Amino acid sequence: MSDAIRKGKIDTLHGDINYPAFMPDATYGTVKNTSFAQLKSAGINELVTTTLHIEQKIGSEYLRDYGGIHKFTGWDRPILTDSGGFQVFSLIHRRANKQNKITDAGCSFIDPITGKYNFLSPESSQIIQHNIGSDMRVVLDEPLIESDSLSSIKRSVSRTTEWAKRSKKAFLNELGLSENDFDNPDIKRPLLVAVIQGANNMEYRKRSAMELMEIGFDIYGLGGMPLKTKKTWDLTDQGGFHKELLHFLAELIPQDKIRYALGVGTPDDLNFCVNNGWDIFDTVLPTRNARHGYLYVHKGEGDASFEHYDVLHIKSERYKFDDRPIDSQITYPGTENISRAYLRYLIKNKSAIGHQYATLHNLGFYGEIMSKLRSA
RNA sequence: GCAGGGAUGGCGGAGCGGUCAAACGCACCAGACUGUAAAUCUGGCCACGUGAGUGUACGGGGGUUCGAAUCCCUCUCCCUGCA
Repeated sequence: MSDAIRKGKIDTLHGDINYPAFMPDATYGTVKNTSFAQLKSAGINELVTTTLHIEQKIGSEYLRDYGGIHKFTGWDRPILTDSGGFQVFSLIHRRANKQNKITDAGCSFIDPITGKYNFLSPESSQIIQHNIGSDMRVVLDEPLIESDSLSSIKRSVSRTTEWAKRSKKAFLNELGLSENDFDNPDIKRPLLVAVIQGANNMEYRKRSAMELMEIGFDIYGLGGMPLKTKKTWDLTDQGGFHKELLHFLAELIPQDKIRYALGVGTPDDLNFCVNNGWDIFDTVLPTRNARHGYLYVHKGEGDASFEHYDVLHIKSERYKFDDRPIDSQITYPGTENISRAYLRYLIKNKSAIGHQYATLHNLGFYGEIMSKLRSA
């Protein structure tokens, strides 16, 4: 049992990450509606961005020629790039299109905006991430949904392992390094993340983890995310399987390796995961939900209650005449003197500044959670 | 004054004899969202009822018809041509 919260530093090319840490998703190279200065004020020190979105909107070769994403954006702290695997997966499950498919070679898909055919392989994903110039890079993997069959799980796990091998090779190749260089602590390089698959199947999760550890990576991620189910990570009311799985997997990963729960999670999820040995996280919840008027507040402050927090549906009529601050127990930087009634009006009218206040609030809340966990 | 056109639910706007409590938008109400292709999506939105359903409704009044928001007459108001 590893009940103690793990704490430490991840040494990256752009400074340390003090974990446990939450990294917001800056999908298009920006955390929507916020400035970097505001992010830092909210206690955010590292970002996640995605290869496919960056490739489409900015262009990885352009970024390479420009001097990398840090120079381009001015963000001088750690950046993690996701492989694009989840985006393709999401695209395939959300938008039926005969040309959207995954084979051993890689992922084929139609860009929903340009309508153009695209192909993403483990190698091309690494090349794009290298051109972007990120500090942490993720191998291309094949996520599944909860309802996928055992044969799909088998295929996903073996394909993810094969792709991880190819990814590592491409990763080293781009850096001009050899296999042996990977484990040489004197060589400073970006960190490489492998993603464990296996859906809800313990046996295959373990197999996936073991196969990936055999190859050797810096960070091991929890992948998969059953998209189609509710309350995904806390399934105590449906058998309690995921908590068990998260605990089980954290135990499997070596102590000196970083554990990254991709796409996790709610404040309760973060508390649970950190207390069970997971180190770093990213999710769109605080930013997307902010735009939708779903605010995270301290217990007793909202209209819906969860284990460690409340939720305040700011668009609700119940806040029309509420002149109190968003959360009476704390005000996060950038949201001073904003009443619930005013924020309600702003969000209902899709105001950009309203989105900003709400985003700063939610990120402040997430920042506070992680800060407390780090000092617990 | 003459000749046309029009008045539909909070607003805009379909419908032009039955399948209309009335398309679609907006506004409004509620909810969802977990490696963001989501500033999105889902449901509700005349009244009463949990519900099946019942009752009122398409400017006012009166007709025709088994049956009208839809056809006819008339009144009120609005817009467009001509004087």
